[in-house]
This record gives sequence, C-alpha cells and structure tokens, in this order.
Amino acid sequence: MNQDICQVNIIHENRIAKAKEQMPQLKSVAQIASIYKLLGDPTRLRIMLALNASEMCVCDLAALLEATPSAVSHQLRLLRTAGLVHARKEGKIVYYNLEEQSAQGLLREGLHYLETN
Amino acid sequence: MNQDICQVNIIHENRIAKAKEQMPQLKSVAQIASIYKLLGDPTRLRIMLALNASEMCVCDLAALLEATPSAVSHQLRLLRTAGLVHARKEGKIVYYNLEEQSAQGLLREGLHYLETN
DNA sequence: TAAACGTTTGAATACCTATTCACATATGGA
DNA sequence: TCCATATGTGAATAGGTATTCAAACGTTTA
Repeated sequence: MNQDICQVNIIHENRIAKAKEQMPQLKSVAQIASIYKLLGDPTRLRIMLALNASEMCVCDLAALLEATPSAVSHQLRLLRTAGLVHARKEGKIVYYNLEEQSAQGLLREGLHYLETN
Repeated sequence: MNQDICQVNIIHENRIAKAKEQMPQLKSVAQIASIYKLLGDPTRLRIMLALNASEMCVCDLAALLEATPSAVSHQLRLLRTAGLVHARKEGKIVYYNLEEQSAQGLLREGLHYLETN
C-alpha cells in the first residue's frame, strides 16, 4: 500500500471522479503550465507587454527594460521557441513581434486581473 | 557610460516611449507575473483545475494528483497566500475552493489556449 | 579589407523552488 | 484518556533557471 498518498480511504470519490473527467490530461496541463511559466517571469512578461505596444528590436527592449542585450536575447529565445513571439530580420537588426492569436488572450486577462485586484 | 545596456544609441526612441506609456509600472507587472508563476507549475495548475471542478480536501487532491498530502499542502499554502484559493475547515477536514473572481479568467484563457494550439 | 555594431550563444554561477522527510498540531472516536 | 487521521510546518536537498561574461557571428559602412 502506498503510504505516500492517502492512508486509508479516498474521502470523496465522486468529486475526484468528476474532476478526473473534467480536467485535461496531465500532458495538456503541463503544456498550459509551460506557457504560464514563461509569462511568470517579470523580464519576459515585460518583453511581451512591450511587444504588445510596438514591434521592437533587441536593443530597444534592452534599453526599455534596463537589461543587457544578452539577457534579453536569452529570454527572447525561450519566447520564440514557445511560439509566443516572432522574429523578423532586417539588416543587422532583428525585430520582434507578438505571435498573433497565441498568448494575447492570456496577456489581456493578466491586465484585467491587475485592474480588479 | 553604461556598457551593459546599449552601447551607442537607442534605436527607436519613439517606440520605447510609446511602450513606456502603455505598459503598467514594473511593480504591477511583477504582481501579475507572480500570479502567472503560480499557475506555471503543473502541480499547482492541476490543483486549480481540480478545484474548478469541485470543492476538495487535501486528501482528495493528493489522491487525484498522486502526490503526498504534504506536497499538496505546501502548494495550497502558496495559492492561499496569493488569494487564489480559500480554505474552509469542517472538523479535521479542510475544504479548498477557488477564490471567486480572482484567477478564473486566467484559467479560462489557459484552457482556451490549449484548444487553439 | 577592416572596423563597428546588433545579435546570438555557451559556460559558469548564484539564486530559487518543488518535493521529501520527520514531526507537530488539531480534531473525532473508542 | 488514548489512538487514529487530516493537515500544517520547517529543514534539507536535488533540480531548475535568470543573469553575466566572454566570445562568436552576420551585416553595414568607412
């Protein structure tokens, strides 16, 4: 018997069954969590909010956030890999944009949360 | 001169100015980020989704997530401190609920994100 | 070609954090 | 009262991660 979980009996089997039906499978939940996690860092969230205001290059973002271009670039790579931002190269300057229809709803809800709390 | 930021000139001052106006101040951004961060862990997100389906006690959640009651309790404390969940004690059992009007919009958007990606 | 600049990258590091373990607390029942 | 059980808590730890630093790459221009 697995003492790590609950020792004797599951208290409310029906509630657990209902939640099991209603919840996405673990793999999907982990996928959503990974997006929340990316937005859960102040630097990355500020990058997302800045790009929500305007297309910007790495140097713009670094100046705006008062961070090094290197640090910004590292975070942009994570956001790009997750499909949250999109890069467009023009000469030696790389312009970043929010990927349409991806996390904009989440961003909007975040700002809404700020207003109501 | 601060070599850590941008070396010579800010590329697009107007874009930076616009973003500065439009973006919430750093303190507020950090506040939103902390909420995203809480939802950015699979265990905590599953707790939130489970409570979105039904009120549950710690033992229920532990059984559902196949985690130890201790681990669940630790995470519930973080969610409770942030005002995302609410505890109701009945005898020796503590029932947890989602705090109304708090992060439900964010949860909904997360599930919506899953559908469209 | 050479220099300057914007950007990227990999290693190193300091910090954070999720879980475990042992134990404490609180409540209910025998 | 004594025991079982549900939950909370603090320390320890293993794993994760954001930033820095040095170096490289690609592009433009002098």
